[in-house]
Amino acid sequence: MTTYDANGVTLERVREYVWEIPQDGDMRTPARVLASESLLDEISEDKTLEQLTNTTHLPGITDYAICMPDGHQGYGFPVGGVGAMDAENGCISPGAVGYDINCGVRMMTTNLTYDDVRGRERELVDSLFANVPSGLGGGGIVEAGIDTVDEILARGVDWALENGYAVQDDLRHCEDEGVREEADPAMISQKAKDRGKNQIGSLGSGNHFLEVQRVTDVFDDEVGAAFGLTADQIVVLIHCGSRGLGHQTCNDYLRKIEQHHQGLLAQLPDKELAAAPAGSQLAEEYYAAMNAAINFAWVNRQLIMHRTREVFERVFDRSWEDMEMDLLYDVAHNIAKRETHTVGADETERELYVHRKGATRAFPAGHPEVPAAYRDVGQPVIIPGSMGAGSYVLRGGAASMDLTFGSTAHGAGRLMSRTQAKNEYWGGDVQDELAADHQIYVKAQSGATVAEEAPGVYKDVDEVVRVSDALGIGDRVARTFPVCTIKG
DNA sequence: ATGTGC
Repeated sequence: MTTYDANGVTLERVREYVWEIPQDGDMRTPARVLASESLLDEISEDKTLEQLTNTTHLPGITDYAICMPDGHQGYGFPVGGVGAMDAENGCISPGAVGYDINCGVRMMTTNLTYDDVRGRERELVDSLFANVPSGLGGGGIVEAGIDTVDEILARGVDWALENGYAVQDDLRHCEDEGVREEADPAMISQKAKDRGKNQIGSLGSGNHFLEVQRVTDVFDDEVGAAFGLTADQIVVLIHCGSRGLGHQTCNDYLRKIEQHHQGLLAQLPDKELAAAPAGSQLAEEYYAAMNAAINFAWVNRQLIMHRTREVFERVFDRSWEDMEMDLLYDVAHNIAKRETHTVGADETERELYVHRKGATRAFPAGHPEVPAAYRDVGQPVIIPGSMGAGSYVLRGGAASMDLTFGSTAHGAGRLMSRTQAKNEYWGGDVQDELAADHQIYVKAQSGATVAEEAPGVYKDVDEVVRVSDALGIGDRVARTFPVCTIKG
């Protein structure tokens, strides 16, 4: 048997790109890493594998804990991790969702081509930067009171539709149609709402961005056509989450769960994995709060897209409908959801809390939750790369339900810490280099953020996507390359 | 990720 030794953790090769950490000691299941050897070399360098093994101690974890090819160390649970816990006898864990609840990406297509934008990148990037709030502070697109926040938390993109910030197709082309019905705004603290009320429609900081891109490759013509993607086309990618509201919510429930479920916590190898037993009051409350924060993040991305349409209207002097600025799809990559999956050798149906932290839902063709427009080809999956590397559109692959609870990777995945990145790079140099070498125009609130997000601090997104495609969990459809970017 | 810290 082929094995891989990563500082004391031995992985057994199940087959190409599938590695297993066998069940041992108090582990409830084995763990699996989906990666090529070169990605495994990178994944082995931080605490990812130790954290992944720790997650198999969580009650009700089913089949195995999974690390995606872009996995790296996170708070308790690896980023790029998938854990499916039994919804009756298992648990739900805020650390397995992530601090930025419903961090995610949406891609908007257009009928513009690269030639339409060439030479006007500066004008476009300046106008986007001036009109889309970014960075820490700076307010949001909608300044609202707590009543409005409550409505957004309860209704998601449906609120945006009613208030003129969305059209019906925007909802159809969003995971869960832009609303989690099980949301309860009463489960979100006043403090979280206060933090959120001035951030409705804002990018935030860190790896969040808005990028105008051009399609460089369409690998699958049939699926590309179904998604409305053609070579040289201009598209817009928006990557952000639930801002301070989601962060505060994660923090609030971590503290509550640590206090109320100390017995369970004592059984876990890492305090950061604090979990509420399925069926407990806190499990229900966290789930209702998380769903509300998910709705908030969807409205956030919707408002940014709405504002982007307005900016394009001014810059190109045409209506957004005329430029066919339609939402291709919006996918979350930091969520948990109650889903029914067929598990085990006896193929029983089980209700599970599927935690996807830095992992994207990737449902295959025919799945009832794939929007009608894409049902014959599979759910669109959007994988943002780093600033200099472009991004990918995939479609949910035929093997995803068997291998990964219907999931794939979410991005390139960090290679080094933010602090390390700031020692290696200087923001201004990174911007100059991107402009000189690739005609990519980056405008950011903070030079430090640019340094933290320099292309060199990320893994190779091509390799991440190659593994996803080879495993059949998310198949390559198209690749894009940046034209101009705004950041926090 | 984050008014970047019990």
